[in-house]
Amino acid sequence: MPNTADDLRAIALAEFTTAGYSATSLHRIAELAGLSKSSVLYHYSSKETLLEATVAPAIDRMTAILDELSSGPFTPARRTAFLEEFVDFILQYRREVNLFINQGPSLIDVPVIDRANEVVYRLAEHFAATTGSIEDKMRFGIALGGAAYTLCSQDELGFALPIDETRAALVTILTELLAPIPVASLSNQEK
Amino acid sequence: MPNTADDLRAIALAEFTTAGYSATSLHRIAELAGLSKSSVLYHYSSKETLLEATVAPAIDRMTAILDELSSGPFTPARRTAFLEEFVDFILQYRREVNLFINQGPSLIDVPVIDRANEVVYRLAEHFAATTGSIEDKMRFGIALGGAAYTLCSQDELGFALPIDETRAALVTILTELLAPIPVASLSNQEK
DNA sequence: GAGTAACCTGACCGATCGGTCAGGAACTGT
DNA sequence: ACAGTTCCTGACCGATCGGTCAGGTTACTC
Repeated sequence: MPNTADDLRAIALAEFTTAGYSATSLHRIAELAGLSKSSVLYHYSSKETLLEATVAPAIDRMTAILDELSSGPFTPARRTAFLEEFVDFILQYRREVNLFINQGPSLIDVPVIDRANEVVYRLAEHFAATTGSIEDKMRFGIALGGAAYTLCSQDELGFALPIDETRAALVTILTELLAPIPVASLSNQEK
Repeated sequence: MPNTADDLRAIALAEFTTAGYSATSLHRIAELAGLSKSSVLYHYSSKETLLEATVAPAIDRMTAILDELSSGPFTPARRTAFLEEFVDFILQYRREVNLFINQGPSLIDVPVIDRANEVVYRLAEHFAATTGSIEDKMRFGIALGGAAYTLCSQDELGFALPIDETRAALVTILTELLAPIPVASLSNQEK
């Protein structure tokens, strides 16, 4: 039985990702929830507080994954397990990730966005995207931004692909994108 | 000698992509241009008109590329040439593409966005992303959304990677992402 | 000098924004 | 019956939004 505060959080998340944070009014959120604007401000003291509550669960989850990952050696086996964990994470929290990816730069001085930036930095470290070549950095960026975009554009366009197939495809593509490249696929380019 | 109207267009593009369309006020654009808000509305009769002028060049360019491509057979050689053309396009118009990718859903009933959607659909056809498997659709989405995100996050974070290396890396990654994979998933090659 | 077109401006408008506040309604425990 | 807490509301506030309008300034033409 979800309470009103959770309803508002879910509605806000959907509106923030589709219409944009600044384009979403508290009146609009209240309308979708069947409440008045004052009621929204009763549950969340400000629009920014509502934003914080909206993205915080995703950040907490990713932080937990990274913490658990840092507790041991980064073997190839754990790497592939981590990639699947990451896929499941981004499937569950695609809207939150998309919100951060696309609107993060415009939401500076919001504390929760700083936390999100930190998490993304830690995530990038595990894919050598902070120390590696330009191509490695771009592979990480394309995987992160591309996955968030692809998954959310499905929602926005109204249709939904079957989750199990989506998950399998995502694992395949991200593995190909992020795995340490075997010598074979470097063959075609110059230098 | 750049035109005042062109200045405004460039300023608007930068602000629309970083801060978001609805979060960018005409006053802000005027301030950055050293003009008054009334002057902005002299050159562009409305905020929406300014948006149209901002994204139109990118759409025109991509339309031209697609038209020229449709005029002949889609041989493998032309396919790779087209991919490089696409990379050059997205490098030049990364802000416009990012604007459409991220804020397009919130800008419905703006005519220029409809044109952009049409262009993206035509683009998707060339990568079998409208007829292919779920994985093919996702490959296209990840390539498009990921490239736009990665290139624009560079600008937003203030640093700029060397363009020639960026271009080479982008060609490599997108080829790997979008090219029909030899053995693994060649289900949709002929048909 | 008169006319005119391009460019720019401040004052102003109605609408909407996020947020405050006093208080009503319903449910508790006593 | 009483008081307290929770939840919700409309009225209201100052600020800002996109946009209109009348008019000022420059420069070029006749």
